[in-house]
Amino acid sequence: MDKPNDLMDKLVSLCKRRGFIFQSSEIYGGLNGCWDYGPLGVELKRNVKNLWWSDVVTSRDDMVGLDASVIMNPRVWEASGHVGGFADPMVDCRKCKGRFRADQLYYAVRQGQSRHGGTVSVGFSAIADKAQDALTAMELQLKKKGRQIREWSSDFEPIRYDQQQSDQTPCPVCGEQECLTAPRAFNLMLKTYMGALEDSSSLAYLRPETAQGIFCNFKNVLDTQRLKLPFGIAQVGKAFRNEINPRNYTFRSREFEQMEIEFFCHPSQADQWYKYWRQARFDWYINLGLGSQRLRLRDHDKDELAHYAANCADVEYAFPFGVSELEGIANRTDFDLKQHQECSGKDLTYYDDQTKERFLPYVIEPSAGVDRSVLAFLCEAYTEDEAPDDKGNPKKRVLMKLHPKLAPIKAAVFPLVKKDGMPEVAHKIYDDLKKRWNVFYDEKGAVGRRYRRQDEAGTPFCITVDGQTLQDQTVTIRDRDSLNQDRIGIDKIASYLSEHLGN
RNA sequence: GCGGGUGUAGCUCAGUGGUAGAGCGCAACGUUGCCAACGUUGCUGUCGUCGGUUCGAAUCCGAUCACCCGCUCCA
Repeated sequence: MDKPNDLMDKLVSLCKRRGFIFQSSEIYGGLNGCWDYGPLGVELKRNVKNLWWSDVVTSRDDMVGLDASVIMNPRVWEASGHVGGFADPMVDCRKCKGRFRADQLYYAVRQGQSRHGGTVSVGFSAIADKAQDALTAMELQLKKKGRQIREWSSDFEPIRYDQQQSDQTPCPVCGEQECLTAPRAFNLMLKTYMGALEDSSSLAYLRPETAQGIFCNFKNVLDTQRLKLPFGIAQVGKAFRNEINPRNYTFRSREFEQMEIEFFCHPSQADQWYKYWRQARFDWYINLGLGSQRLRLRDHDKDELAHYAANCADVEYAFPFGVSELEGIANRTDFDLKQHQECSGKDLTYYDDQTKERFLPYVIEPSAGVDRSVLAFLCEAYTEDEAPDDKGNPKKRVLMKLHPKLAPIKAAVFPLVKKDGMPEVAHKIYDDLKKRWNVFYDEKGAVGRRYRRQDEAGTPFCITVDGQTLQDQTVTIRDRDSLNQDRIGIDKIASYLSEHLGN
């Protein structure tokens, strides 16, 4: 069994070697948190996005698509809460290197008479969600320090560190005085400037999520598409976040791609639709080959829920580096539409002609990370097994067991040898298949080597033209995973692939 | 952001101050003819980057960038 990191190292190496994923701007030393998809990677990623689109948009009659701009009016991000809420000011301890959210760090200073008669002031600190919890924690501390204090002279009121700092605030972990930094904002939105002048009036943001483009177009879609509730709007697109610490290959990138659905429904139906999407999205990954042992659906605890969510579940995958989120499905209630209605001053309510009811729809949001899905599919696909070499001795083989629907190359066509008219026949087959699928032609070197190369690319089928082909117009089709070969007529190749690829 | 590690060919890595290497891969030709075959030939490098020490730096020092691990963080 590989150590977790071994598997990631091998996968990273294979992805580079075969052209799935490269580091961004590699010749300049790379760029933290940014990655490029190579010729095979872009096919895989497009397959993921196209399958998602056809499964949640074009094959349904209650879904439509959208492609909103990356840069939106900055007021959008005030309404969504990203300008204020996306930035959590952090406080660092210079001594013990601890880091705390400033809004969770409370402090209090209290005067007291010491046993020797002098007046002392003692600082307290605690990490807590509420001032009351901080007070409780500080009173415990007070009892310990109280031994040297004869009498406390003032009241005790915890103050949030981000509202008023004090040098007397000790570090809540190591207790050291005068070691905390001022709260520093980590704004997770990338800024840019629209127009030639770089001043505050031209400040704009690269969207941190695609969702707001959907909410802002809710009324447009409703007014133009003759839709009735419940219905959803789907969007695939790039989003940007200043992640404090990009890590784990493409998993936490600063530029990434999302696949998001906002499904609008009557508030009374929200829970039912939440449960529907929660299951539907989980099943989607399983059907594309993510093993159910490594995939899990985790419901958030009530105290874990964001302020806007009534319910939330994460689709999580057990990556080699840990269990991490691929997609979150949330019941966002009417929070977003309400915010935009207030901030824009535009009516975003829905009127139901039959019930004569006017209301703000509730929203179920299945929000998935494209790059995270791709990485999970790659991790799941990486396989080492043994296959016999030309002398029948078992040899290590590396293959990517990608689901055929995801495989960048659907089939490779080879002449067994580069002579006797085999290349011509093989190339004709290749030309025909290319009209319908992404297929690959290779006539160089030993056929075994060509098979193995396709194994690493995740190509599910290899079609080989041999001496017998020239006699009876049949070819062999080799299965990537089992190594089994079927012999079929050239005229049956397309239907064979169609059946086994599922399209 | 903190601490530790790593950075040399497409990949994996050797190379502790004196002419940049190996295996695999890749390309060409020939042989072979169904699973990384054999032979011959060939290609591949700002030794991550910048600066310093030195007669001389892949090697020593400093800075910086990137990746990995552990903390931290992840509306």
